[in-house]
Amino acid sequence: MTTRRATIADVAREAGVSPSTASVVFSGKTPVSDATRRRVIEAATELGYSGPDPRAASLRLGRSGIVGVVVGSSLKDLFRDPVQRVMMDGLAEAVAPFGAGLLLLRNHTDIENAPTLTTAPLDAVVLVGCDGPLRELLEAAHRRGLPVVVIEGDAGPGVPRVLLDNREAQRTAAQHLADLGHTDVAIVMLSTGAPTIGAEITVGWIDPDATADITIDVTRDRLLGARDVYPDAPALATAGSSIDEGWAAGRVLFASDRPTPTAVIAQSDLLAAGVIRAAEEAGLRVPEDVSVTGFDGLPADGLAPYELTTLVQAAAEKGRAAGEAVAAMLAGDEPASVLLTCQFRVGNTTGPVISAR
Amino acid sequence: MTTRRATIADVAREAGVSPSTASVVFSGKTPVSDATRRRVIEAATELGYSGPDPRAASLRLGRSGIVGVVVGSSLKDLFRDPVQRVMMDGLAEAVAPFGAGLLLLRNHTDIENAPTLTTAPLDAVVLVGCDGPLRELLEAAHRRGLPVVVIEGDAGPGVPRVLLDNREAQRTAAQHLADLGHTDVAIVMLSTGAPTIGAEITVGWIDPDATADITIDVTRDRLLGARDVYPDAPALATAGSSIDEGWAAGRVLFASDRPTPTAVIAQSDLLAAGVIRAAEEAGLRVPEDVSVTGFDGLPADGLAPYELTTLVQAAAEKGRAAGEAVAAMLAGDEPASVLLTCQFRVGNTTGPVISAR
DNA sequence: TTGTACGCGTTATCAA
DNA sequence: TTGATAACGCGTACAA
Repeated sequence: MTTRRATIADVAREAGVSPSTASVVFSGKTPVSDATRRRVIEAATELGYSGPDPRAASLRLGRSGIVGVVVGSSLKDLFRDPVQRVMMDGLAEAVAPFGAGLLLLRNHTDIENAPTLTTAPLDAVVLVGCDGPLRELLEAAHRRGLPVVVIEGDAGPGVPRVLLDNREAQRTAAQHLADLGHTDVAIVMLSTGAPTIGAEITVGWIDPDATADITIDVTRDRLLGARDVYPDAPALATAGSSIDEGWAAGRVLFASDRPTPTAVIAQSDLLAAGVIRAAEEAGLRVPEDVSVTGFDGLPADGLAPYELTTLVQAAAEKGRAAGEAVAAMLAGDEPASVLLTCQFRVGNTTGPVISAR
Repeated sequence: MTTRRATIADVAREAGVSPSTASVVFSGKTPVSDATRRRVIEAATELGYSGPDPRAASLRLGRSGIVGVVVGSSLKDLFRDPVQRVMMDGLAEAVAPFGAGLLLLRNHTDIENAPTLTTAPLDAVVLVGCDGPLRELLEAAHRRGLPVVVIEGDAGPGVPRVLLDNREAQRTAAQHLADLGHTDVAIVMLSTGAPTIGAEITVGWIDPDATADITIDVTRDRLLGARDVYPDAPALATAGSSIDEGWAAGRVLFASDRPTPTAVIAQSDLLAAGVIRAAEEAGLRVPEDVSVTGFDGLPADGLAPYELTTLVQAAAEKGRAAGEAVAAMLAGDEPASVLLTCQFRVGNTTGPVISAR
């Protein structure tokens, strides 16, 4: 026999009070006499009642304490990026104070029955790293009346965004290189969003005029920033932010059959780390022979001896801003978009051009 | 004026059918005539109704489609480890088919009001990487009547676990080194769970007799496996699985003031990668001068030129097994613990001892 | 195939 | 400070 789980009504009866009084004891929203409270608590322990059923409470209250995080890629891909990790941490931290947690939802999934925006009991939605069909997601959320916040992506008017000054920041780094005298500069880019034909070919030159075709804002904006200073710099696209991708790009850049650039602008610290390794392997010293700049400014694992010249972005703040936007919307306020700015940090991976080569 | 959101009753009225019929149209649990279905769907679109409210449904059905994942550390720490990333992917994939998603919950948090096992509308709980006060968590879950699964940790009898043959696997790798003739072997360990005094001191020698004090099963079991072959091998503890920690350990191992080991058993691939980098820096070639073994067997970023000799664990399978255990418990079945086994893979980071040194 | 009636467990409101 | 009442929105026996 499966004895029915005790409800607040059972507790109230056992304690000799009304259900509403028992409820109040648990929520604390109304003063209750000590004696009553004690009786209720006692009855609860007696019956093994461990507080209001969240499901019933969420129906009654109209909020579940759950914020859906729609991730564009698989979990393992998303969290491979330190920026995303820290960002998620900030997001979790920002929604926790109002009792909310993060429910991971994937955008595309071929799994039948998988939970979605429309089937999960959500209070709000945060879109992170979603490049493709934002429209559908937004529509689904809107029909549900769910507040939506987008992190680094465009969701159209009315949807608050958390943005970074990617272009300006990247321009700063490029200018730094220009000031050091570099003229022969290459760019190593994040994913362009172009479908990868065959998983093997991950690195490829970008047509100088194809800038507008890049659908991923981050990639495009950082490219534009670099091009603001070096309009003709060749750019190499990768499959994403990783040391290995940077390494692969570096091998192309430092191949003996072409002139070696004196500086490389990498669009992430991980890419920069890979480029540096490739340089080392090619017998080039950093920064004496090649200067390298990164982007992100988080402690990157595996970069140990170097301290990157990079743009420090407030990754945790990015998540926190999104969380606060969510909180504002749930409170009925009109949330504003947030533009966060990066800080340029000079490390030991950039130096002046040494003319005698 | 905030127009009330349409409910299934509104839709039914609009369509001229009963609420139950409308409900059935959406759940599909009972055949409905095409004409009726069409009318209902039409009414729904008309009213902007986008399916049953998940909150109400979850109260009614007694299940929310949410599996709580209690993580011991912060999100960014947890997901730094590729094994955890892949494991979470497997878990998400395994619970998706029955409409469930993962809600991230932190064990310790100083944030007031943060969601917990008792306040979140969960169907089940998975504990991952929780070392400390499991008892409290288990009790909370038990009082709620929530099924619990523990991944690599001991939750006492009755709680299904997903385990790895850490000791046996590590022994295999050690034996491989022994077969190659290595006698001077050092071990680089994962975190021992000992409180780090001052965040700076991350690497330290482990008292050979202190094995039993290691509270983290993974670390202890892999150590035991290595000691099965090399009972006296010196062991260096780190703060966790990362290239940087391995690098720091490697610097200690290859310091000029002590005899250099001919082989290093690292308890993770990331640690191994760091050890290799330290070896390179010390002017040692791998595997000619030093052999290095890892553990995990996932593609590790930043290891590019090498292919580790390592133990391949089915990380995704680990998550999937946990998800299936959850599914079984929700279905009322008695789920069994699962023991997964690693597969030894020989790469190019181990070789025979070269006597002429 | 459709409709009626009821309860899932809670909490806000208001009156006492 | 406490209690009665009425939703919250839905799913499902059961009867028709």
